[in-house]
Amino acid sequence: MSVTSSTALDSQLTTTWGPTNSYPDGPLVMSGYTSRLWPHESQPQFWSKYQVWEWLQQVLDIHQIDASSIPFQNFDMDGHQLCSLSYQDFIRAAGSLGPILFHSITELKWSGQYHVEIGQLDLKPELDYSCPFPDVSFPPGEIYDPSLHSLAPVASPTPSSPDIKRSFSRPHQVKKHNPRGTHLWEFIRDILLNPERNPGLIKWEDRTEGVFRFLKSEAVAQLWGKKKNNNSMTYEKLSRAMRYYYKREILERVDGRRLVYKFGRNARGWRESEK
DNA sequence: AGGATATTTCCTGATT
DNA sequence: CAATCAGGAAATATCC
Repeated sequence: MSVTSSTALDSQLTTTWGPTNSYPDGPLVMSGYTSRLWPHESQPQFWSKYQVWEWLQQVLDIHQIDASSIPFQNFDMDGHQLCSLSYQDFIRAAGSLGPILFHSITELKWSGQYHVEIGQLDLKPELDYSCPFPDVSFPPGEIYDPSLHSLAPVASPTPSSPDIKRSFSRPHQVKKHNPRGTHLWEFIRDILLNPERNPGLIKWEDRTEGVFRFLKSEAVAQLWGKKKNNNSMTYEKLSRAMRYYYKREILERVDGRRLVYKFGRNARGWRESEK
């Protein structure tokens, strides 16, 4: 397990990751975090609420399940609590997705080292979970506080074993046709919903109304591009995609204010209470 | 294989 | 002036 990548952070901090694909394919995957992980961070029972949240995101992502299809508030707990849930608890908390989550956490509980050598579940090697939203556009010098990393290390826990994938009863209706995972609006929403990982990229203007504003438009575009394995993404292009959402009412128009958008009636999972 | 969906890419023109 | 906003058109990438 070439935990190498030591300098992954450095490169991320600088600006790099965008250019050439930092994600060829193959085992590589696990990034620099691995080496920075504290033993606790690799053991679910010691996870913070945030890490639990992150684990959820990863499992959903790997299974290409829409993030809005699970009641996140049911998992507003730390790792200790999470680990004490029974299979039935998972069913109650996540319905048909319960088995998947249960299996994942069970695996993790049994292997505090899951993050090592997992690089090749037959899943795409595209997991960029380990990226704590490096802020690309930052001009050299003003990188985002490295201390943030200590908050979101976990990252690498690529939900363990390959068999997790399909082993359990395949809940039906679990995923639709996504042009490669998450939709743009969901990607944006998730950044918004995860302040710890949002080093000033996007900010809520009006939380209850669903109004938000891009603070670092190009950085967000770079991140989006990274997720789509497209290093030439720009805000110009990303915004075109955003504008298409108006018609579908996933976004509502907010004119006059530059870089400001608002979630529409067809955007789900962004409200504090909802879902 | 082919259509549908969701962007991505490009572009011209208007605003801020 | 540079950055955005607006959309139309056409090209792509995935999905099913």
